[in-house]
Amino acid sequence: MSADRQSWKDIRDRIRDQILDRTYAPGDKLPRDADIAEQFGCARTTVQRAMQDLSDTGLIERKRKGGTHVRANPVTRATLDIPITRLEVEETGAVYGYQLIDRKVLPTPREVAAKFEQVEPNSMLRVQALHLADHKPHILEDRWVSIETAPEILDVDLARESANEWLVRNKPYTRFDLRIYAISADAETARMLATEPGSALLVLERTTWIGTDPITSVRSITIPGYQLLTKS
Amino acid sequence: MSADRQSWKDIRDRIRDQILDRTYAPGDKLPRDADIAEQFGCARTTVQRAMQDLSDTGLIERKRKGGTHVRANPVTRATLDIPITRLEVEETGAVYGYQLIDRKVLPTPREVAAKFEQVEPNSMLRVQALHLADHKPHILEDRWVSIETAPEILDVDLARESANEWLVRNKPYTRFDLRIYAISADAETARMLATEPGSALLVLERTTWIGTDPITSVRSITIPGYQLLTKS
DNA sequence: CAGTGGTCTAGACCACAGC
DNA sequence: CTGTGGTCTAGACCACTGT
Repeated sequence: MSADRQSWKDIRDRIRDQILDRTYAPGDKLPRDADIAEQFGCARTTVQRAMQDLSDTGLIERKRKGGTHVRANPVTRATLDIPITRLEVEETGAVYGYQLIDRKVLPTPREVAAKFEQVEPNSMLRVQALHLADHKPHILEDRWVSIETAPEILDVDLARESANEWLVRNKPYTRFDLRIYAISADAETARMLATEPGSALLVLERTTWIGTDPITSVRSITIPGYQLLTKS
Repeated sequence: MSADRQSWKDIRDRIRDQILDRTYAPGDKLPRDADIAEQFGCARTTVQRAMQDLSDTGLIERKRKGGTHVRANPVTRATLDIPITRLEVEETGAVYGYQLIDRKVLPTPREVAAKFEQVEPNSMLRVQALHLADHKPHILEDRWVSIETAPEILDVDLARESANEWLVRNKPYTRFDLRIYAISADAETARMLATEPGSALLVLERTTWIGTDPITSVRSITIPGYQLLTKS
């Protein structure tokens, strides 16, 4: 009956098993952490750690005073890693390439300003660029950068270094927003991505802030067949 | 000099600030947890908790013996919540509806078997269904369920309860795989989603296992304009 | 082999939310 | 007001991995 040293993952798995085998069914209340700790012969901190993990992955819900419940309507919670485009390309073994298409300071269009809630930058730098994999188009990037938050961007030679890389290394964000959808390629987009007009393309739209200051909003249009995968 | 009680979030923010202001630049090594704890006048456990969070969000990288480094190439790490389709629809205030299109036991096609690595089910239940929002098509679901892992599915009245809901409540998974991409609607798909052939559609493909046993693989085709958003 | 992050324990106090 | 989860502390040991 001597309790071996148990890791929080052991505890987590044992609790999860009890949920899977319906010892605790969806909607049921689980015992207090303290009682579970006693039952398993470990410290309450260890149970807390296990519960935190189950809560993070969406299997249970915890409330102070309310206790811990098995979620009645579990969600699928997935983590997406979006690397710098260059690294994403290089990881597949392909040769990365980059072309600046256009670079212009412009007044902020309304639809771009709208993405930055609250603070709306007056004029921004618009950068259009193409990322290549093995000399073929890979991602078409349409980016707006706040000149007020990142004035240094004006001095960067964007023909050599992509705004993507410069920003990620020099303007870390504290908050971001990601939106994923599909579009049908128009003639211009199709031409730049070397594909057919009407092709279905996956689009990633990201907006980033540092504190409440807007940094950048970018629309990345991928080539046909592009897939996003969840990490492990 | 009396150090006030500090929460791990305070510590996390202070460390993050030091990274943002370049006290520690990308690639730099941070001091050992113990030293940071001393510097901030808190327990090492608290620093550990703060570091764990920064590591989770992709800002730093930690290695035993190797120490803690600011990531040279930060990734954007986003969390996606994918709820049960009915709840997703109801949350927008729309009326949820559901139609079973077809239900058939079939030998597992090769492309479906391939999604379940290792264990490949022999015959599966194929369920095609349509989820409606305000009586209009919303998501078209093409699902394969393992009869070996979830034989009870054969007795479920799938005309009344969607396989989506039944599975989520009765066959929780321990592992899953998610893939997101865009397709162009073919004639049949367009007809069922009441849209034009050639429309760009976002597709979510999910495969789930319980342990190493395959449960289901589903392809959810969304209507034009559908968007995935990151949580908070 | 030794340094650094990862985890466990026991006990205490805090903070939020139901009662 | 009181119960329950959330966190902090101090100290100890473990486990991975670079040297």
